Amino acid sequence: MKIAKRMVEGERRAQSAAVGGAPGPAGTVGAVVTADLRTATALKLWVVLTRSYWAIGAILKAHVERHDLTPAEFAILEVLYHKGPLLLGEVQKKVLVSSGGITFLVDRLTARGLVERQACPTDRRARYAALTKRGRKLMSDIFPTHAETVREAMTGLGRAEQRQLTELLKSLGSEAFRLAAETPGCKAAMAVEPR
Amino acid sequence: MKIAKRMVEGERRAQSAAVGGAPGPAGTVGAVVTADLRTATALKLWVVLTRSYWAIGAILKAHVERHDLTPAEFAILEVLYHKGPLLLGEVQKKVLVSSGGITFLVDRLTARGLVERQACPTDRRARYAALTKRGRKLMSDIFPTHAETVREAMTGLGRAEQRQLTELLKSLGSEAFRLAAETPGCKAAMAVEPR
DNA sequence: ACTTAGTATCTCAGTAGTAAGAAACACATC
DNA sequence: GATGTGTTTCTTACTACTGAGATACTAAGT
Repeated sequence: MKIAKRMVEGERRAQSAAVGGAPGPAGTVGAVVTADLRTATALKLWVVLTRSYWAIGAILKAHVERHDLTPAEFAILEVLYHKGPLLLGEVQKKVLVSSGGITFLVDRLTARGLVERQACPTDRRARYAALTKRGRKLMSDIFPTHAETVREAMTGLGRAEQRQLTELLKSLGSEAFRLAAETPGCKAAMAVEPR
Repeated sequence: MKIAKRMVEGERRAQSAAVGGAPGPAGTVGAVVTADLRTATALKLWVVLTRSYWAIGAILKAHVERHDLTPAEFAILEVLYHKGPLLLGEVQKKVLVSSGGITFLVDRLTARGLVERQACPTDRRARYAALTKRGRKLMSDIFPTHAETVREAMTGLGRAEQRQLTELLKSLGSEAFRLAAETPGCKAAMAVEPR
């Protein structure tokens, strides 16, 4: 997955995981091995998590692309829209792309007149990224329908169930973040905003 | 801008979406607009879903890369390992990459001697992808520790909670898949294995 | 002041993956 | 058999993004 691709970030990417599976023609397969129940449960969870994420992501991607934005570009605009000007490094952590990535993405958004860089008064290395007037206008045009799209994409569950799901994912995620942080080769630098 | 009673009872802060957000320099931000509660709930869910997926994906990515595989390559090996030889098109749907993608990935795996193509006896256009002996060996070496890694990545929740989460995600995902299928510009062709 | 370490952004070569369409073929109908 | 339509794989051109290092700066110790 990727990723995953580019999921793991981009990671992101898919996994079909799963146990079971019919034996192939060549007597192969077998292995399955299958680990204990805990592991089987976790594998299955990973599969449904991946599929849900992918399906919803595909819906949202289609929506932002209708406005000629990649998901990463939209994510940057969104975070700036809601948080106001932010250091590039902060944007990077929120959007989960590489350091070269934000430079590239902000360049492109700047070229389109949606974002601008501002010097940081206290640290001359640092630069802020901020929405331009046009960028703000664009977001106020498209964010509401984006939010609406998210709502629609989630209609598989009622509100109470969604909140329950949110709580479970929060537990799952915060522990996973801890583990990721101490996993070698896992790009650290992921500012989970606490809490 | 009726954030008036923002955050009503349960709805706590967090998250980039919706609520809150310090006002930017130019009286900006504001917009917020904020949609109704349902939308706020859905947005929040999307954020935690994304973060969990990303964190777990990052852990697994680090693991497969230790064996010089990209997540997509691993996903292909995995599906072949568990299902036996499969048509390229079937692999494509399971792994969620583009048609050019499997060709490219299978080529690379073939070059490394892990996978081979086999002719389909009944349809000369179609080709099967199958693990070679080396590929099978590799998977039987690394799959168990991969499964173990998945289990560890999920330790934020107990087994019962994981099953509950799985059920919720299944509902969420299957509806989202339906929606994605009928969303224009959403790459269709996604064989959710039913059930 | 000088050194050393740490941090923030940027550069650039490389790569994984996509998209669109061509080529090869199956199958149904004439 | 010939023809048209749909399916499956492969090719090619391209793009978003990564990763490693370069650059420029701050901060802390000496």
